[in-house]
Amino acid sequence: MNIKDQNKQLEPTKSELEILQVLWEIGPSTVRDVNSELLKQKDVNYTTTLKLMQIMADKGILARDESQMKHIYSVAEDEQKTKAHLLDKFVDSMYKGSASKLVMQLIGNKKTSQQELQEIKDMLKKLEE
Amino acid sequence: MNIKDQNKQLEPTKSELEILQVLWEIGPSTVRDVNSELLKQKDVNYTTTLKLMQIMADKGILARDESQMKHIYSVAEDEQKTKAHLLDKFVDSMYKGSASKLVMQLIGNKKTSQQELQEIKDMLKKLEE
DNA sequence: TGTTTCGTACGAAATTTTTTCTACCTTTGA
DNA sequence: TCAAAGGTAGAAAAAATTTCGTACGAAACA
Repeated sequence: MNIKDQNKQLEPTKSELEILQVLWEIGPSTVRDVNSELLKQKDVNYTTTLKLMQIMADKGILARDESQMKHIYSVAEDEQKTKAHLLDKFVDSMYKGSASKLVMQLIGNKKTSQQELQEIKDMLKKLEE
Repeated sequence: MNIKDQNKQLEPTKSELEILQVLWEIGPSTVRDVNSELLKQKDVNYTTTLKLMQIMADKGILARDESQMKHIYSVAEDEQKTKAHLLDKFVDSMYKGSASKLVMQLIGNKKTSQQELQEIKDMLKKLEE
């Protein structure tokens, strides 16, 4: 396996990302639990979610505890590590790697609330100390 | 066309995004120009790029000037608007809509340079005034 | 015990995205 | 004028992703 292929493991597809998000949210779970969460957002069959999670387990994105009949799936990679990687990719492709450009856009965005802005400032202030 | 479908126009696929990036970079161009740029990053046939850009024109992502034989393609939506939309989606899905969480991750990321950080700070300082 | 419910596995179908092939038109220049 | 180079279009193939149908085993329980 070459380096490029290794990276691929870290790049979930759209639906895979949805499942990751659920698992990050509710922690290690059965397929049914994940599917119930997904149903809140969209229409999806149990077997579809099952299949997807099986594929993700095959790829190594998820780990699976098969000791019980109800298999328990959990995220294999560290959440922060995965998110950092995806953020990196995003900054690279959208802002040519410039984090400040991204933040500038964030600030210009009407949807970013005053409170969020304040938190960002506080955070940077703390960083100075 | 319902609202959901309208949104879809704003959500380019992976390869479509690559083309948008090139067009944002070099401005309105022919297919050959775009393809030449893409070739710097990856192996891709001329007709593949052509087809993709045709599809994007059909979808309304790109506009096309056909008055010459060499058609000139340009991005239909405003660059900032599109980027803002994609950033929004990213923040929503990865950080539950919390911009400050994203910035926190950015700061914690080793790849974010001191210079970038300084620029972010400066920007926020200016905003205060 | 039997039957209903809930679980996984597997294969394949459907859909979406990406790539290629081929036909044909226009321009250029020997 | 005609061949070569460079352009578009459309159909179709290929690849990747997502969804679904069916089989079958285990558990629950009347």
